[in-house]
Amino acid sequence: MFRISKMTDYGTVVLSQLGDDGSLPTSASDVASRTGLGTATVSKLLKSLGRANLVTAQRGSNGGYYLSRPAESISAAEIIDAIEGPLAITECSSDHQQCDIRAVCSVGSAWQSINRAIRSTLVSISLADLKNNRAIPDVIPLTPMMSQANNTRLDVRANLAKGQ
Amino acid sequence: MFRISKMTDYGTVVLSQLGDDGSLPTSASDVASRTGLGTATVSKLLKSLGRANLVTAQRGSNGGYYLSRPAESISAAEIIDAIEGPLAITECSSDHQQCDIRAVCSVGSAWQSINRAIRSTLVSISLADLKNNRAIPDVIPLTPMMSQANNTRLDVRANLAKGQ
DNA sequence: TTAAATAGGACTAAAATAGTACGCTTTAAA
DNA sequence: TTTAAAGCGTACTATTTTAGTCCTATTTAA
Repeated sequence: MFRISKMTDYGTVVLSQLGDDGSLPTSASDVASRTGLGTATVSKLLKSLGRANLVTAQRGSNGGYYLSRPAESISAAEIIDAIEGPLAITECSSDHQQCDIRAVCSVGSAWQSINRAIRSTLVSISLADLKNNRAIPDVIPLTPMMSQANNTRLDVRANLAKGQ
Repeated sequence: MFRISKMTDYGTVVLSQLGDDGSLPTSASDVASRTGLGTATVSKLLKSLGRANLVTAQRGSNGGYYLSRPAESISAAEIIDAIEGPLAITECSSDHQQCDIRAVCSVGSAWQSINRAIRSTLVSISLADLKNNRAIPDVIPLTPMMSQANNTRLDVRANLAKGQ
């Protein structure tokens, strides 16, 4: 019903690997090897996150990425927007006639208020919250790297739990 | 980000066409002609809604469907579950090891609490709320039936607004 | 007995998502 | 000043999900 995409989930994992402004930048391939995600995929995610200014890139040799802002002030809503795009049914509330997705949208204003409620929930959760979470021994690493039957979301958190 | 599927949106429209228990059943083709949706699509929706016991079918000639319960006591969450299936990331909270989508899921418990918050919002909205909404002149019928460029969500609400 | 319904499933087509590849630019360090 | 390690952008492919259709069987009122 409400499903974050794999990419968004991966995105939070990727973000959790980066340091704050001031720390050494972490390269995409570092993140990839630490998490078990493909480097191309990680790059793609970091590029999206960069366009949304959640991370800052340092180009050139020894370059990489760091968080543009402290994890406490990056919200889940921003992460989702950055990765999935703002293609959500969200904004066409006041001036419905002007809304350029009106034809596609057609959600009545009850759906809109649902959407607003959801959004405010997402705004109130920070990347720091998501990170803390990782500490909870919630996912038992079975045979991590291995057991990734295709069509399966890589259990990247388990990889992290194993330590490197 | 949070997007109800077309089918779910259509589902609420279809539901809004049915009477309560006791009223004459409305056939799928009636609903189809009133809303402008395809009959096959409406049938499919009603079948799903029937399996979830939100509507009751009267088979045979002069048959059709009616709401199993008053619109006030059918929640948006139930409608979504009925149509999109409970394939949501929702339930694997308590006994994460038993959860059969654990490998796919991998959402930390912060995502889980987000999900719970969203779900409770959806539980608190009833079909009656969704229906009332239709009264709000929110969507202006342009050239209804016509303008359905493919890839576009039929503006079924506009059709209804036109009367019949 | 017939025609109007729903039931269920299989199937196709289209769209969204996930993941990869490649050539270009930037930049620290040898 | 050259080189190699980074990011940038874009295009592409494959996979999965969603939307929509069709067909055959069953039910039931007239």
